[in-house]
Amino acid sequence: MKYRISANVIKRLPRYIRTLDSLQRDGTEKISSSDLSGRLGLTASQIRQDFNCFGGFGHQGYGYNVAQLKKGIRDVLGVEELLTAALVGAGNLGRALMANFNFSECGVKLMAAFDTNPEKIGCFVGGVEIMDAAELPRFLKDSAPDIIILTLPKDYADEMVALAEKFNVRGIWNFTGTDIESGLQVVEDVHLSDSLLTLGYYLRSSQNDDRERKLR
Amino acid sequence: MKYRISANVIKRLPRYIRTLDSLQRDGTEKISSSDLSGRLGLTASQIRQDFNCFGGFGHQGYGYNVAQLKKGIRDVLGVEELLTAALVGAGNLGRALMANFNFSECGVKLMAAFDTNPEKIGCFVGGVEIMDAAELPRFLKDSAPDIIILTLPKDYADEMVALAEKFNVRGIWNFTGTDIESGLQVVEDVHLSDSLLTLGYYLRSSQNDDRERKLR
DNA sequence: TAGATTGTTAATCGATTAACAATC
DNA sequence: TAGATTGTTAATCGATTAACAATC
Repeated sequence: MKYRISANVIKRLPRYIRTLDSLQRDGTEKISSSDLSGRLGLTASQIRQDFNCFGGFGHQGYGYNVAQLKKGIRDVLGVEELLTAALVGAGNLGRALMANFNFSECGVKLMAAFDTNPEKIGCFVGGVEIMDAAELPRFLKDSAPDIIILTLPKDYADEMVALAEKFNVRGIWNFTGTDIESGLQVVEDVHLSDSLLTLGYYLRSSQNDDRERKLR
Repeated sequence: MKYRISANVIKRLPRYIRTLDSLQRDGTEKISSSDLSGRLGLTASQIRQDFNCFGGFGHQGYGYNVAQLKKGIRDVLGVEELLTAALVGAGNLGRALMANFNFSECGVKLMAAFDTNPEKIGCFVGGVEIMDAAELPRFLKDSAPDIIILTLPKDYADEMVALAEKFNVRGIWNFTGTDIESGLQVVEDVHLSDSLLTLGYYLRSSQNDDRERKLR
């Protein structure tokens, strides 16, 4: 495996896996970089470069074996090396993740969820128990999850980051909408507003393009 | 305004806005590119380049006026130009958005939600009514929203894209987890699994770094 | 005025694309 | 063998960084 895989490449890997998944479902056994190019809107050259960051999975004159390539990429991401997670905040968003999100597909096991609402405590969603938030510190100490998932209101974000730090939880999947600064931890901020703002930008500018086109 | 603002710059704009928001809350009136640099982990040079893609909001020897800069960036994104949206699928995720997501902050008005579940139809969440999914075509025709938000199971994604196309809905905010291919529409795919996979990658590789460090 | 900080040009760096020899 | 397609090197392109004159 090469020295440092650039962040750009890493971000493309999940998309490759999705495409390979769907090829596999269709029963396709092999695929060439130029076929993939068509499906993904990337150049064949870039795809080959990407795949070559981590060992040659291709066969010259043949292409790539779908199953083998997918396994290779999953290995780079380390999906087989299971990580554990605890979710904090079993509101709509938290329960949406518990009920519908495919954690195991991402190499993560969701062990428990936590909330302060007595009506929720003890309930199971998606096979995962909602426990009393008061139990969270003990849980972090005893079970030492790798990841804490923050699906609670943003006001609690800092407190949770401090707690995670205290119990040496290294990963934070942050849905609170704030940016978490932490040199010690690995943080993924999920900013849904970024996504909608970006959509809005391209939508508005394409509308303007349309208008301009009509004016010509 | 410059000709084409690169996608890289566009993706940084929401983050600038968030930072400026928090500065504003703290009562900070002016900020220099090097101060921002510290907060954002970008170089001052890059920040100045970014801001200069769309007119000079800065004042030499002084810095940037926070309110003015924020307004400038919001204008680039076009947030004041309100877009309308309809949400399809009022499950946990859909309701999470309805109840907690700040649409107006993104320049979007959520007009209605749709679901097939009779128990949900007629309910209001976050001030928005859940209507019968059977009414969706009529709604799209009569109200012509700019955006359709897909928070339903992925099996329905294609159907909804076709419907949107038919009624000329130009924007799709897609939470189904599939990649939507549509030359005609502006699509934002929200792939939560990409985010978790990326987190997992960096977490695993930082753990390996730790191990290596210990071995030395 | 002196100091600060922008706007902008030039230099560097990295990522993408093109080209082609290697080889299945 | 001939055709296809990879792996990889070289060329191009774009984005980031550095530098500094302009100017508040």
